Amino acid sequence: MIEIYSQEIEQTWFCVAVNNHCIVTSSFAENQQAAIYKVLDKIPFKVPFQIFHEPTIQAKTILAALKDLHNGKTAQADLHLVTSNLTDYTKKVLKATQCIPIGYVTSYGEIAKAAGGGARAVGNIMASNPFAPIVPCHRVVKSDFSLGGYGLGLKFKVELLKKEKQGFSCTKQVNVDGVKLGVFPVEWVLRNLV
DNA sequence: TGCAAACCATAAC
DNA sequence: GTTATGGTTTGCA
Repeated sequence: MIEIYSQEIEQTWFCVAVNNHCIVTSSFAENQQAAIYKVLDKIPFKVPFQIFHEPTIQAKTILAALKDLHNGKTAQADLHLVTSNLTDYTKKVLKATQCIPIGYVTSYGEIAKAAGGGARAVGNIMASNPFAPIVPCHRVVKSDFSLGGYGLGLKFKVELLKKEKQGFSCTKQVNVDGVKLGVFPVEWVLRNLV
């Protein structure tokens, strides 16, 4: 049985679907209905689910963690993600995306180099990212540092990136399964916005 | 700049 | 199987 919880925190609605204490999918939106809808859209077909109006203590912990991530902070709670229904390739791409540090961004092409496949394939996976904002797909932009797209609305993407601004000015490399992933200061993206 | 062609995993037929 | 579809990229005029 999948349990679905939602809660409004600081004018944003967060929603999560959990099964056996593990996160099946998560999302956020401007209102409750939209947030729940996004989650319903991604839970596996044929699995029974129930929507709860009051989050349990455990659910509140997860929802609070989502809010922290949304605010550009590191999540305190341990978040266990259910990835068994995803393809190996999708898992690889999501994992690489999770390696992007706060305050930095990378491009679809860079992820493709680190996880294999091509840039468009990466974009497809971002577009259907089941774990927003746990997997920071908003930190992935086009190679010319323009925004690219965002499933939950470009407005959110910009807001999230602004909150994550750390004042970095140099590129950096992080390790993803032994291969290097180049990342760039989020300022490089914000600078190009009108 | 702007456009066309290559790109590559999924989902939908 | 095969085709259509992107949150892309790159090269060339």
